[in-house]
Amino acid sequence: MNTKDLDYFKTLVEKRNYTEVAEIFQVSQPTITQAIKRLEKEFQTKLVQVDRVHQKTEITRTGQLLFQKSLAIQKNLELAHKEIAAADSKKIKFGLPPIIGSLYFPQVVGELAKNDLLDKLQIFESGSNTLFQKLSDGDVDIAAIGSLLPINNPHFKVTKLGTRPFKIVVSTKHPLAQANQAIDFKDLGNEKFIDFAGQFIHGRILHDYFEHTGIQPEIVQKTPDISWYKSLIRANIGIGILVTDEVSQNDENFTALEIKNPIPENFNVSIVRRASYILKPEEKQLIDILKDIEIK
Amino acid sequence: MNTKDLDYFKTLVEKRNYTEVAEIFQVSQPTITQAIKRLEKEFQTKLVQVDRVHQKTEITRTGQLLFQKSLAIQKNLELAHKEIAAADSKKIKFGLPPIIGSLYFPQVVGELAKNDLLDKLQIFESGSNTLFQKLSDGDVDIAAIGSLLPINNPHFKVTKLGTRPFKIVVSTKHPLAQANQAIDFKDLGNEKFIDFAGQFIHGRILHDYFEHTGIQPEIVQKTPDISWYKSLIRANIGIGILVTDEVSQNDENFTALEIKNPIPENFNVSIVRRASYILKPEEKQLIDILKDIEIK
DNA sequence: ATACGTCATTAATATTATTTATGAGGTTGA
DNA sequence: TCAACCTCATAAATAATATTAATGACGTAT
Repeated sequence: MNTKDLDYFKTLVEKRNYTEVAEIFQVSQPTITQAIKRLEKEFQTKLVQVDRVHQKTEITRTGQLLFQKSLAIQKNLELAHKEIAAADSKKIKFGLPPIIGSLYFPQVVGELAKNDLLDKLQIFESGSNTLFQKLSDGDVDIAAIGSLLPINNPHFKVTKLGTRPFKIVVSTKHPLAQANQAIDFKDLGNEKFIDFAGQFIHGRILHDYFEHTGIQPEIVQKTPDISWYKSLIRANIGIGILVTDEVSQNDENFTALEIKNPIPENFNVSIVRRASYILKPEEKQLIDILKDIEIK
Repeated sequence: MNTKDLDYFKTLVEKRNYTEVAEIFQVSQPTITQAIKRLEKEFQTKLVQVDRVHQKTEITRTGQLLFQKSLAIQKNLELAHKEIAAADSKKIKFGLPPIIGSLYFPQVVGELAKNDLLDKLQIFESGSNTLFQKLSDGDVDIAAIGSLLPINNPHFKVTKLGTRPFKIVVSTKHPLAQANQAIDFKDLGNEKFIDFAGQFIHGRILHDYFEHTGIQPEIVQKTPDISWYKSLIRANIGIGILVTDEVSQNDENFTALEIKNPIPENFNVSIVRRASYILKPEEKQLIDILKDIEIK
């Protein structure tokens, strides 16, 4: 079967006009008619139903089924072309969410530079959802992903880097900092909280905690930026949650408190790639280095 | 591009021998040589490297990339054939895990029979993992799935039916049945538990509870069958967890107790189908009926 | 009625895939 | 070392397939 026939068919489904499709592909109109006939013979079914009376071209259910498959096949061919075209390049198309970039990357920059990988990295900064899209489309080949749940999708290969618990963070001036012991989240109903704006995983987690403990504390501020968030906590405007590493050890204005009875949602950091992708040597090296960061 | 070339290539990658591939497809050997050359020209890359000295045929990295895509394309074509071949049949290939079958189906059988759907159902009983595989392969077209987490995979369309909490179940003879009030899981450290054998979601949940409360109670029995499980509880051999509906209202030997501070993992029941599948009218009707069951 | 738009049909032609025949490169074993 | 053998490549001939040109059928619009 010729994929060109699928191309014709796909465009016919979209345009519903044989003549127009022929013009688009710069071929004669009977070419399209014959291509559809070939497909109908191959699949032993009627794909297209021309209704002259109502002047419309209908796609049968089997036609719609084949259309869906044509899309997938085209996407695969496109991916093959993209991947093969980029095969000689030493560049690594790497997706990196800003949070992970600022959290974990400082730790590895040295090692990456030592292995001559730093200038090969072509970094695409986006949120996790966008990165999954970019992975699917072949716009990035490897991505670091922060997720609440372990990623479980046979179309992706996942290398787990580590899991970090969320902690309550308070200013050192805050009463809770004095006690400095594990905290039951449900005892925080009367505290003032700083919330996260935008697509932050942190925000989801914070609200999951609210929901599962049934408390409804006051939200005094909302910010889309982690460093703002920290500043607000330091200034004791309110309290919040962060992943351990986001609180640097020697920051005297901060106290991070463990949560008693934590919900089973942690911040999972993983390296994700398409299951159908074959790594370049440089990419293997990169993943090996990332795997070796001990996430403390 | 002709998909036959991809077939030849795929088999060549597997067999690493042009002559053998030619024999398999009952064509002459140069046919295979030319097919590979066509692909190499199309993708502007060397796909296969014949090493006469070491007597082996190597597949380049770009060859491996194309191989992966060939697999996916073949799978799509196969799916198209399967779906289209089954298009005229009124049968609904429906996947149903035994637990869900026994839990929710009694409620809808009447409605299904009324709409003449019951005899159209071709039921495949398997666990969720197997069902996902069968969905991918086109062996079933629609499946009911019980999962702890909402299903989030762009290759599937999901219709959520409902979410059920897990409860502690004890025999009426058990002391906890007397109190008959919500229970904190971490207070159950000294109880005897019945565990689940096999792939039951229930088993995972039970152990998640153990882990998140930090208790390590005694496991007195392990069973792969829900009705055995119930019998053991009724006989007061130990206590366990079940989804609400699994405990029939009028069963006097049972008490179901709510869990205080539940973990955010519920038993989610969903109807799942391939994203690329187009429903038959009967299938649409089935889903509409299932959606309307109010899961109490 | 006539002109026009859209698709189907058919035979002729162009393109593409396959085969036949042969050669090149290498191994194996007497 | 040389003949026999295996495997793949090359080239020209042939077979198979896709495309076109020419035309007709069916319906709408004016």
